[in-house]
Amino acid sequence: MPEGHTVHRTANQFNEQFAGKALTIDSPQGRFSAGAAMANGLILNRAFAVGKQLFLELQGGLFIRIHLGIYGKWRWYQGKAVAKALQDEPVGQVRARFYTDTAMADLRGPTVCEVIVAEEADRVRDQLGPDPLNDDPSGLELARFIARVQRSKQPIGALLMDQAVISGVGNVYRAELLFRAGIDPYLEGNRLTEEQLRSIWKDAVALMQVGVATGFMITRDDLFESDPSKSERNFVYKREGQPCRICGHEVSIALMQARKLYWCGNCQR
DNA sequence: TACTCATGAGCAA
DNA sequence: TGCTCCTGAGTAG
Repeated sequence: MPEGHTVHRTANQFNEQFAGKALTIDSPQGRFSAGAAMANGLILNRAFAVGKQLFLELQGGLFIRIHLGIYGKWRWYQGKAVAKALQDEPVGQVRARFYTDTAMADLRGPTVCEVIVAEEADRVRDQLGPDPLNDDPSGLELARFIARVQRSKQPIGALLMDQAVISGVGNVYRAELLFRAGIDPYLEGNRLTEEQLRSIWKDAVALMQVGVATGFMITRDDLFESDPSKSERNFVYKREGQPCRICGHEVSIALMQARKLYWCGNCQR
């Protein structure tokens, strides 16, 4: 489920399993062979996420940038399973494989997996909007988000999907954040108040932290502590034609920038 | 078994 | 706006 919370979980996992260790890196599928050859054997200084992008910072100023896109997935192996997996045929098209004696991560189907230098990593980060999952003690990131939305005439439903406005939010959180805020997804950015935007940001932080903790995009407060089935987790996402969980009004669906948008026309005016 | 759809995003027209 | 990249889960028949 590659929205931002998944990527932060992966960064945490890389830090736990691999930080400070030399990584063996290869590309069973072959499409990352050149990158793997450059990075193989280097020590992982740290892993971090910005929005939906994962950065592996290696010794010597090299970075591996990974973006899962819509299909990308990780598969992890621990302990004895590592040696066994190395003997077996890789499962699926494994673009990149990262491992030590004790842990292994297989990457399949990413949109991006490349080795870059520090300047390129900085350039990519500069293009990304603030990430609700990264610390913001000064409030500067929140201010960036508010300013960026309020100077736009684009609908808020489109702005929340724009990674230069807010990074890490995808189609599920977009729909759910707007529902929880009671905001019409077609309302233009410059018509939202600072208070509304603060509230959306604060809610994004909370919901995405739940996502990091649980691995699931649970957006119904009463279910945060439980383990709801996929169809129960959200208010409006993928619930078109069904009654709104709050008011009973039929949940609507429309395409916004080629992505399916779900909302309740009664609760979100 | 075959087909559709998906949590994303870059690019050409 | 539509096409493309690419993988796999879910569903129809």
